[in-house]
Amino acid sequence: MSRRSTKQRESIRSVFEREGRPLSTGEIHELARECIPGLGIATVYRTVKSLIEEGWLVSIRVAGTTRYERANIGHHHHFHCGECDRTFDIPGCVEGLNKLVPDHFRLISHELTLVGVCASCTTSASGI
Amino acid sequence: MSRRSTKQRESIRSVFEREGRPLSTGEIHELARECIPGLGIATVYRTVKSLIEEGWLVSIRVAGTTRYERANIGHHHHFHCGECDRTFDIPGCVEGLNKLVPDHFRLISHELTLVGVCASCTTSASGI
DNA sequence: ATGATATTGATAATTCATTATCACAAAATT
DNA sequence: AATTTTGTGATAATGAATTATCAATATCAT
Repeated sequence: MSRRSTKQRESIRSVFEREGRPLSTGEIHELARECIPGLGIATVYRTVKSLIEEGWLVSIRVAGTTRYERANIGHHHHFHCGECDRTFDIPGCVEGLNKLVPDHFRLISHELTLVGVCASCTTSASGI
Repeated sequence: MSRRSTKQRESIRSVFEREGRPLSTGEIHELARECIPGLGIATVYRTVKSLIEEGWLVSIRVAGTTRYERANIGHHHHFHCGECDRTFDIPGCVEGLNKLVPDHFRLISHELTLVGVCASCTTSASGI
């Protein structure tokens, strides 16, 4: 189970650190290719899987696609931009959740996704 | 584009009216088979597609699977039971959403999913 | 009831995301 | 530096969900 340090692996790690938001395999591939042009998609999948086993990433689903984000960021929710299809983490939570729970239902967790337009898409009409 | 009234189609419609909750293609198939044992899965997909075009159903994604629900039920959210894997509609909404929106982001809509255990699974430990 | 045509059921085909394979390259160990 | 072993990239294979195909059947207008 020894894990070697390769430039592919470190480059994928740094993509997450640089972006600070959930990324799909496609986004990871695209962003990490900026440093390592030859990076293969299989390596992205393998590395993501390994970073999950390692406890460094977790997988989430937002807007119909699987994305991965850092595992250590605590309770938060997501904002999904319909223009650029990027997902962002947002801190904080809402009130009044318990009022929504039907009688005799037991609430364990919840997921909230805000949908709209992100800051960069709002200003530069073209997006990103 | 004339639409014929078949027992398959009506049976799928009545399954939604009877259950009153979002249903996956698997659930539709299973439930409608109670009336029409020979119902094929292709007919489920075809009919769902047609009911969506007709504006009678909309598709949603909850807990990783696509489900369909009546189109006319207004703003609401979902409760997903982790025991029986069923999804329920819940009326009402939460407060404090605007506080979560980052600066210069524009909020258009939101989706909230409560996850837990439904009433029937809470009482009959076996679920359903 | 008859004919025209939409619908059905079984299943093959497609799509898309993910995983397996394998020869070669890169790390770690010696 | 040589050896061992893991990681990589290209691509084939897989799996799951959905759609297309087509002969047989059911519906509707006449």
